[in-house]
Order: sequence, then C-alpha cells, then structure tokens
Amino acid sequence: MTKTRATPIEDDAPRREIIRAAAELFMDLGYRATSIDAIAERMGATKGRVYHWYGSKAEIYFDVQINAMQKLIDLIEPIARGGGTPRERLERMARAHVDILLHDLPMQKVSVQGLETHVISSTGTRHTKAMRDIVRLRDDYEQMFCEVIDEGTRQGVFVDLPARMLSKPFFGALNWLTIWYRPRRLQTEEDLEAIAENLTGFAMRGILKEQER
Amino acid sequence: MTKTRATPIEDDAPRREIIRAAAELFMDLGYRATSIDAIAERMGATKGRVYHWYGSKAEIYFDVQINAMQKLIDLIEPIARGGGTPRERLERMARAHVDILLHDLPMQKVSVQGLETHVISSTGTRHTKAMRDIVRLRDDYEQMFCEVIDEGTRQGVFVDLPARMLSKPFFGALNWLTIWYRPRRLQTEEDLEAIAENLTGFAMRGILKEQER
DNA sequence: ATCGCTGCATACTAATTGGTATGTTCCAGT
DNA sequence: ACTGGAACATACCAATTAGTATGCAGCGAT
Repeated sequence: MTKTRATPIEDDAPRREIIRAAAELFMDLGYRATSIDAIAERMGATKGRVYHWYGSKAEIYFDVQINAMQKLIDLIEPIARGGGTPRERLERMARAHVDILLHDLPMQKVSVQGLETHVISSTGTRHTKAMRDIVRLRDDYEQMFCEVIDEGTRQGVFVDLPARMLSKPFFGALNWLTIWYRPRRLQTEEDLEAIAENLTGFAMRGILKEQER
Repeated sequence: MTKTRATPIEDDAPRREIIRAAAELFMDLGYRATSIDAIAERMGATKGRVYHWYGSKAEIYFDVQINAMQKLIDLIEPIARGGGTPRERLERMARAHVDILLHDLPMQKVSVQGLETHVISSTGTRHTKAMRDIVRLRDDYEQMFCEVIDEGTRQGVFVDLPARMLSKPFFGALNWLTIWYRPRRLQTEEDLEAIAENLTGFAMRGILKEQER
C-alpha cells in the first residue's frame, strides 16, 4: 500500500528533488541569476513548495554543496583508507573523483568551483555557520588527498614538494573539466571513461617522480 | 600643456578604468550580482559616467573578456612563434601564462572561467556577435598551445595523445589557480614566482613522455 | 464528523537594479 | 560673448525577484 499520511514525511525525497533542480540551474545560470520561481517551475511546481522545504535560497545552495561533498567523501574515503601503495591509492582516488564529476555534473560543478564567494556577498555576513561547515568538508576532502600524497613523497615516488603545492594543480587538471566539459547525447560511457583515464593519467604524471613510467 | 578639450577623448583611459573596476567586482561577486551602481561607486562616480562610455552591462563584460584575452595573446604569441624546441616553447608559454594570471587576476579570472554562459542566459540570444568573437579568441589562444603540443608529440617528446586531450588538463593545472589563489599582502614577488614555477613544472611533467627529466 | 496538520498553491510586498531621460558644467573654436 | 558638444550627475521608471501571508485540499487520528 502507499503510505501517504498527514504526519511529516521522514524521507528526504522532496528536498533531494529541489536541490537537484536547483543545481542544474545554478550550473547554467549561476547562483544569483537562478530564481526560486525557476527552480519551482523546473519541478512543475510553484514557489510555495520550495519554501515549504527550505527557508531561503542560500539554504538550498548550502544543501547542494553539502550533498555534493558528502557524495565525494563517501566514495573516496574508503579508497584513501584502503590498501595499496600511495601511488595506487592516489590513482584510484583521482579516477573515482573524475567519475563522480562526470556522472553528477550539476551538483559537482557547483561544489567544485568557487561559487560560494558570490553567496557570501549576497547574504551579508550571515550564514557563516553553514559556510564554515562546507569549507571544512572541502578542506577535509583535500586533506585526504594530501595525506596520500605526503606518504608517497616520503617514499620517494612523488615529486619532493609540500603536498599542498601538488594538490592544487592535481585537482586543477581534474576539476577543470567542470569548465570545459559539456554533456553530449552522442557520448557513450566509453567516451567518458576515456576522458577520466586521460585526466587521471595527466595528473599522475604531474605528481610522479622521474623513474616512474 | 594638458590637452583637455571638448572634442571626444581619443584615448581609452576612461574605458580602461571602468573595465578594471568592473573586473574586480565580477571576480568577487559574479556578473549578475555586480550592479552598475557598484561599478560606478568603486570609481567614485555615478551611473551616468559608466553609461556614457558603455551601452550596457553586457558590453562592459565583453570588453573585460576582450582585453584579458588580447593581453594573453600579445604576450604568448611571440613565444609560440619564436625559437626553441617545442618543450622549451611550451614551458615558456605556460610560465608566461601563469605570470599574467597572477599579476592581472581580476580580469583574467573573469576571462579564464566559463562565466560567459551566465551572461548568455541573462541577455537572451542577443550579443551573440560579441560572444562569438570572444569564443573565437579563446579558441585561437588554445590552438596556439595545441600546435606546439602537436609538434612535440610528433617529435616523440610529449605523450602520444591528441593535443586537445592534453591541453585541457594542461590548462586546468594552470588556470585552477584562479579558483584557489587569493592575493595576500605578505606575499612577495618570490612567492608568486614559486607558485608559477610549481604549476608550470606540474603541467610539463603531465605532458612529457617518460624519458624526460 | 471533524479536527488538526502536512504539503502545497496563490497573492502580495518591498527591495534591488538595468536602463533612460534630463539636467548641468566646462571647454574649444569662432 | 556665444555656441555646441563632451563628460558627466541626478532623477526616474519598469521589470525582476526573495521572501511572506494566506488559502486550501486531503489524510489520519479521535
């Protein structure tokens, strides 16, 4: 039987639908240019539905960020903490990272680029709590990569530079796809895998010392 | 003597001042959140001055793009067409590219990231002419890198992949600094050079075949 | 049967803002 | 002296839009 009821819905499907629609619009139009009405319209609803589940536009944005980061962390953390050499783990992490970007582009694009500064300015100095949580998640995420990099550097397989100096261009080579990549209907799953493979290969060569491959 | 006059000023100083102020605000707030009033206020002027020199907000934005791209092209083209091996030229191009990003951050950040999509949506389908000019400039600029890469690949010093597959992560490693980098007053010129050196080194390792360095 | 609460839709307000229309000052050439 | 135009400032308008207030249908518990 359907379990419709007047008591509060405990699952988060309505909120997920909203942040999904919002992320697509944020990606295409940016935060400021995305209106609540447009988000509602994309869902075949009106503003009332959106404001029933979220208190403000900024809150929607923050929830997009949180969900995107959480998805990354949930999938990459096991790899980072798993077995294998630093090189093997880093490569698997990079590959998984790109796969997520490609298959969850709207939310990840919003998350990965520095759009939060736009929100700060438009909401004044409020929302700093949620903002800090997001920055914290991102820092933790980057830190996971930095630790693996650091381990590899100490073993002499990665270039001898501070991990933070390597993680920036490393992420750059991968994350830049959120700038240039546009989904095409003709693109097959193999095409996506080829992109992921190329980007991962480039990033690994950038970080490996000379005596590798 | 000063050559003040009632006849039209032929130099472009007023327009340069406007796009400079606008670029700083675009960088911090995004296109949509930047108001003409804010641009004027940053110059200690009012809206009248801005609209005297530009017909619309989009026109200001396009001029920022054009100027940023032209600066890149003017400085990198001589290197691309100059002497040296593909590897030497590409490294000099990358280094000069990062130097420009670091020293002209506001305009370059606006130029380098994909913000033009936001403008498209807000201006409808007009402005497609100026838009195409900018996309053309960007394509030409990337093409200069691709030709050097292709030359190096044919000589066997670069990874054997299509130049377009290599240029994306190559630019990514460099351009990503427009996302993470924040100017600090404590930062010296040497710090900037260290950043440029690291990013360039990473990008070159990503593109070079095994038998190099 | 009805009462209350959830899950919305509808109607409205107030603030922002791109763009325009209209002054106003000041200089150059005559 | 006078005039025309350049380089602005000021005042204003119309459209957009975040957020609120209110209405209302439908279900579940009593």
